[in-house]
Parts: sequence; structure tokens; C-alpha cells
Amino acid sequence: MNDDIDLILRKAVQIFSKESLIERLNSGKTLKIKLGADPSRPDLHLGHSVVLRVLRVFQKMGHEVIFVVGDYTAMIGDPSGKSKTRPALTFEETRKAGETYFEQATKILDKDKTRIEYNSKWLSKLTFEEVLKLTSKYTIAQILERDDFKNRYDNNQPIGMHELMYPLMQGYDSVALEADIEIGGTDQTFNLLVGRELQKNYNQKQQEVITFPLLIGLDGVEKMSKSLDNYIGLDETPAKMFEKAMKIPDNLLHHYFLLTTDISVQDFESLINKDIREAHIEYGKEIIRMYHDESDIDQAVKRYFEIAKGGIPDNIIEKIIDKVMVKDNKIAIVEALKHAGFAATNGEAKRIIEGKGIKINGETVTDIKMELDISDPKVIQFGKSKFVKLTMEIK
RNA sequence: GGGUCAGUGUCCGAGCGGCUAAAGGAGGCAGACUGUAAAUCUGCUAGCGUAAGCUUACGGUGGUUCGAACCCAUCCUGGCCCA
Repeated sequence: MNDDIDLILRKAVQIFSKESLIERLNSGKTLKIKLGADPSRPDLHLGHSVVLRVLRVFQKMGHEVIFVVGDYTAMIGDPSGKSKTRPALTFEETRKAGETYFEQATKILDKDKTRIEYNSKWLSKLTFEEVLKLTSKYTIAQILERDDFKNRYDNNQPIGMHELMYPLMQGYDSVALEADIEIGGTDQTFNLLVGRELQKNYNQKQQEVITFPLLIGLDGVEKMSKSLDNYIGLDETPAKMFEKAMKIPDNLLHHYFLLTTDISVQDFESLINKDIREAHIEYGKEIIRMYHDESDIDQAVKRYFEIAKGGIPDNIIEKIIDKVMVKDNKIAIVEALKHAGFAATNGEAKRIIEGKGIKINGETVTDIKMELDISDPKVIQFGKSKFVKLTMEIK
């Protein structure tokens, strides 16, 4: 029990408030733990896993996890951490995304112990009068306290009135659910605290709020996100996961171990201090273990080192070239690269070749006008680790 | 409602009638070096075309001009000041 709490607290950034949190956890009651899910980006990665793993611990302790899909709020688009107004989604889009999100989240969460709610259930029923009542509890100054709004305001960027409503809507979710605890990333701190504030105004017991760090992406700078392509996706292949794990900047490995695994601090610190590269390998193995299977590790590791040695791995994605594109068993190298998915345009393909980025069967291509003979399959390598095997359509 | 300033490529930002596919920086991709790390160095970073060259592109639309990102009109968006 206390170990579980420690596992949660070691990751936490801020707790509002620690005393009452501990008190509630020790009360023996089943608590309602709320997590707001943003259905506009349903591809989950390790960044999401931080909070999901915390929820998992709460589930193990016997508490009820409520997964709130912000289908109604997504029609606004959460302005958190954003410098631009987000495009609103349709109701159907948010529903579908919510389901996708939930499905992925249950890779970590216990599906049977997770309750899913859509916030349109209560938000869509509010009357204008009730909305006004809600808004009257907050001032512009309070809302503008939030950094992202403030930044946008300071940088002469537009802020829609409706966007200012977002924190209130999310906060109202806590009222509707009578949440005991709400967790989220540090970028959600403001929203989560609004929930506390509103509960007080609605004469409810205030939820405990725990915030967690945002996982830094592989670029070592921005928070992990799919759109920045600095992520490790929860449904990526073991090989891909391992490769990306090796790319985690050295100084962030501690951060990754701490936030995304349950390995004890002492264990991973000694690992890192001993040999940083070895620690990367262990981390890579660990995430494969968590999201795939122990048995997938060997192959992923083997593949990685094969490529590192300059070799060509065994199982490469095959792409079949349509006969129509081939004349005399040959295809222009530029076309081949586009087909392989390495270049979107001819110009890009040429640039990649000119930059010595392409090898065919291990040999660097230098001639952009080269005609590639594909009477037998050819392995095209782009950069260090992207491989595609091109074969001709067989009929 | 009035006045005023601004809107440039993925982002920031220079340009302010021809030499501008648009300086510089950031980011991205690739190469060298390494541990497929970091740092550093190098190249590339609109589309089509083998090429000559053509086509799009400086908030939108019209206009002035041999020629416009640059001038004019108008509209949109944002800021600031006044009401």
C-alpha cells in the first residue's frame, strides 16, 4: 500500500493537498479518480503512459478510475500549451477518437475497472443560465493567469471567448462526477485547480489534484507529441521501440526511467551511473516488456545491432512495384524512392540522393538518374535505419 | 465607431518597385565523427522537368506599372490609442 503511494508520489510534481490526499487514501473508501482525455489526438505514446500508469496503481489499490472523454470540450479544443486556436471537431469525430483513445489506454489500465464517461452527457444539458452561473465564479484576471492564455495575449494572438470557457467546462466535469482525485500533466494544473474551485462553489468536497511532469520527447526539448515526431508510440513495433529508446538523449534517461517505468530509483540510477549505453539498452528492453512481450526482446535487440554494424536486417517491409511503372525491369531511382515512401516529391528524392542518404543493397547511390533494376528484389536504405525491400509485381 | 501599426517560406525574421524562390536564424533531412547519444563540422531544405526552362509563393481580392512581397484601393485578422 505505501509502496504504491510512493510509486505515485515519486513522479508527482505538485499535490493539492498532500495532507488531505493521504487522509482520503487511508480512509478505506473507494475513491473516484478522474482523468480527462483529449480525444482530438488519440494516438497514445509514452507521454500519456505517465499518467495512465499512475491510474493503474490507483486501480490496484481498489479505487475507481473514471476516464472522462472530453467529447463536448473537444468541440472547442483545449488551448493548453497551444499557441493557436485549435480546429473544433465534430461530435462524431470526438466519439470515435474517444473510443480509440480508450482502447489504447486499456493497454495500461484494467479495462474492467475503468469507467468511461463522455462529458457531453452533462455539459450539453446546461442551460444558458447555468453557464452564466458557472462563468460568474471566475474572473478574466483569474483565467488570464494561465500561462498559455497569457502568452497568446502578450504575443498579440487571438483568443476566442469560447476558449476561455474550456477550464470551466473541464472543471465542471469534476462537479458532475463528484471526483475525489484528479490527475493530469503539469500543463493541466490550472484546469484541475478550477475543478477544485468549482466544487467548493457547488458545496462539494474539493478534489485532490496531483500533477505529473510532461515527458520530454526524443528531441530533448519539446514535450513528447506525435505531431512533433519525437514520440515513442504505445503500439509501435518492438524493434521501433528499441531503436527509439536508444535515441533518448543521455541526460533524459533518468527522466524516462522515473516516469515511464516502475523500476526502483535506486536500481535505474546505479544502472545509469555504471554505463549509460547499457542503461539505454535496459530501458529499451523494459518498454518492450511492458507493451509487448518478453519474447519480443531478443529479435528487436538483434536487429538493432545488426543495423548498427552496417548490416541489413532480416525482416524488412516489402513494397511491391506495379508492373506499369517498370520498363525493361527497371525503374527510375527517383520513382523508387517515392514508392518506398522515402520521398514525397521528385525534388526531395534527388536531394536525398545528392546528400548521400540512399544505399541500395549496401551501396551508396550517387547518380540521381540511375535506373534501378528490380528483376530481383532490392533493399533500399534511407539514412541509418530505414529500410524497404522493393520487388516487382509477380504475375 | 475613429485613429494608428502590423500580417513574409515549417517557425522567427530581413527585404520595402527590377539583381528575390525571397538575407539571416531556428527547426528538419542526410553525410563525417561517435555509442544509430550529445557537441562539432559539411551539404540540402517550393513543385514539375534529364536539361534549358516553366509554374506556384510574401493575409484575400482588385488596380497602377514594361515589371510588385514592396505603390494604390478594398476586405479579412491581430495589436495599441481614443470613444
